[in-house]
Amino acid sequence: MSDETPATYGTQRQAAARNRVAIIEAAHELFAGNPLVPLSEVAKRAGVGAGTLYRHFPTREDLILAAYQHDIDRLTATADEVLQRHASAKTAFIEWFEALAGYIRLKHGLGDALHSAAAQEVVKESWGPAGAAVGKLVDACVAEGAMAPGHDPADVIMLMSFLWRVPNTEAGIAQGRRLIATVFAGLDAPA
Amino acid sequence: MSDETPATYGTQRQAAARNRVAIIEAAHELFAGNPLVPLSEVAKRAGVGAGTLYRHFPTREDLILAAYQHDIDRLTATADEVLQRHASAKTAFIEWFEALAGYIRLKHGLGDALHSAAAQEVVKESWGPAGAAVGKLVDACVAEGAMAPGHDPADVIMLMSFLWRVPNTEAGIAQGRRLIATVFAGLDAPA
DNA sequence: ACCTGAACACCGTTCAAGT
DNA sequence: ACCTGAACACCGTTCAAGT
Repeated sequence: MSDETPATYGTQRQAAARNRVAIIEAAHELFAGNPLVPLSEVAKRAGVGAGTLYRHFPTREDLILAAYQHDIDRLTATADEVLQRHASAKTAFIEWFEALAGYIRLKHGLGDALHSAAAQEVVKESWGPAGAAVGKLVDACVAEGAMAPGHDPADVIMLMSFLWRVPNTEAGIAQGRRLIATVFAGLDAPA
Repeated sequence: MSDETPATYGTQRQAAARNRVAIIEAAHELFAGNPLVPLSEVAKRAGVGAGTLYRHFPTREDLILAAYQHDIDRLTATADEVLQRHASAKTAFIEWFEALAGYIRLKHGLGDALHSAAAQEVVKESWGPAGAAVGKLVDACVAEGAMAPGHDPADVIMLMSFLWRVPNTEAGIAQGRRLIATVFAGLDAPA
């Protein structure tokens, strides 16, 4: 194998990194308007060729997850803030998950991408920090006595995921509230 | 408007009905093998033109729901049988939902179609009988004292829907069992 | 009225040529 | 090595012509 690296490789790598960022930003803008936007349009907006987009993100799901990574991270970081703002950990827990649900509902395609088997690995990476944030909320609820100890944060996310699957109508919101109460009763019961 | 109906219309309607059935049967066979099978192939297998398929089923989801309608109905009808076979209503409940989950997992695309906003109306029609079946299981659990009264069957379906979203692996199955226990604890708690 | 199937539009994906 | 973008393959959708 060649151990010689041309000086241009450094700048090429930088260009590649810039392209990657440009693609992610273009996707972030365009997905918000139309979840089914052609990837060719994303490439055009990013100012790159179709092949470049395809090499960076082999599937549409890869691109969706990458495009929303920053937002997920931001929401994840708010867990502490929400806990501090509320006297009740349970109230904080609910508020945070409702924010998460509203967010996932807004980011078209994200919900499906998260549950897709193909992107299982990427999802695990994307949701690692989210799992930690949920862990904090869970711990606070346990400390407060509102939740039984021992629940896996991943289990809690799965249990609460109905929140972004109920229809975004008045009836759906009411159903969401009922289901939150039921799930919490289950989480509060001794293991 | 014309109040005259040519004699041929009757046979044309019959032909249209036959086409519809042929399309549904072709879709049922082909979806099982490949959920992304081109609709043109379904049309070919059914022996109809592309336009005919398109007129009967404007969207792919319409076709998916129609193709699996019979299976859903059949599974729905087994609720009574499952209840009679088990001494415990709760055990029957769990078995029936696990069968439902296995079935939905097998019928590629059905899970997504069920939660799609576009097909909301069709879903309501498709799941009417299923709601009744779940109602029976719920009532039996309530009578047995394993579940608090007053839960809406639609809520119960939504709560249990994690079953067909957990990965079909050993870890996923284990997670499913944990979540069943948690959800049941929640359903058992007083409203 | 319903049907066929060729024609069209569109988009994902590849790959030869360029830097 | 990375990139461009034309070319290709494929599939959903339409619609003129047929019965």
